[in-house]
Amino acid sequence: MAQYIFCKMNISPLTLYPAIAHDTRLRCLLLLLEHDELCVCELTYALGAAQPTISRHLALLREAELVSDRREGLWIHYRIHPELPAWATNVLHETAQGVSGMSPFAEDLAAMKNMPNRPGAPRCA
Amino acid sequence: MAQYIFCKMNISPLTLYPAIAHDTRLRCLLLLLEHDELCVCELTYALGAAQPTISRHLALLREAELVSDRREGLWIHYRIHPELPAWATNVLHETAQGVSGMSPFAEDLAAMKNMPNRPGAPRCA
DNA sequence: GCAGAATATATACTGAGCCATATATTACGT
DNA sequence: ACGTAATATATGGCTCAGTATATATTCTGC
Repeated sequence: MAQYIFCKMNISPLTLYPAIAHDTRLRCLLLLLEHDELCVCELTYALGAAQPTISRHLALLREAELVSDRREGLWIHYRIHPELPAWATNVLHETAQGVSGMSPFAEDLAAMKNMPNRPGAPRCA
Repeated sequence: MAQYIFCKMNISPLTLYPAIAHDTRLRCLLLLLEHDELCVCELTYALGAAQPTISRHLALLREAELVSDRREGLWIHYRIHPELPAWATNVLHETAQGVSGMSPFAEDLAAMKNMPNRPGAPRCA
């Protein structure tokens, strides 16, 4: 029979909210909302955190299925999980709007734009 | 001069999300979204938790300014804070929609409707 | 109208478990 | 070998539930 190709996953708020209750993880997700794909070193640069710290938090987000990853040579690119249900992505967009211009989220976006030697393709100039 | 009477407060996602990252607190808030005012004993009944537990979580929500309280005799009625910014209430509504019919949230709503001897006025029959 | 009981809610204290950070090390890909 | 990323380990801090207790308001009998 007909299948739902784009079947959404079923995520609980008690998966989503503990994940985005942490500074580092929320900042990563909000960056991923703007630049649809980012690698670990870009997130490390933008947030000014240690690489193992970012890596560990990304692992948590991956286990919660909030992000998906894709390896390309040395780099591992993360993105918001494409099958995240609508209510969850709406929550993220509401959040992005709620914090627009606020610290440290605005600075993160600026830092990402100003990053020298962005790896991979020049996705966003 | 003209004043903004309904000036919204300025809440950070790092206040909101840790607060709703806990089962008990999220369940309380989602109940408050449906019944705009509830007292401690009603929430205690609906969630089937111990009274000090509910009270302590409500205190956290109050300190985070996610709820406001109003005393009426013996009862203290809680409601979603009326000045919560739009993005935050939108997040709550998105969540309510995302979990509609799911456990334990659906059961909480049912339990509240079936509670015998609801205190205060018969607000919702 | 006051003393004491009853009810509704809040707080203090404890111990257990979980989570974050830092550091060091390992694995993977060129 | 070098750059990128993940994992291992140890330590410190935070959060939670449970218990006991405190406070506030109302009710009752006198």
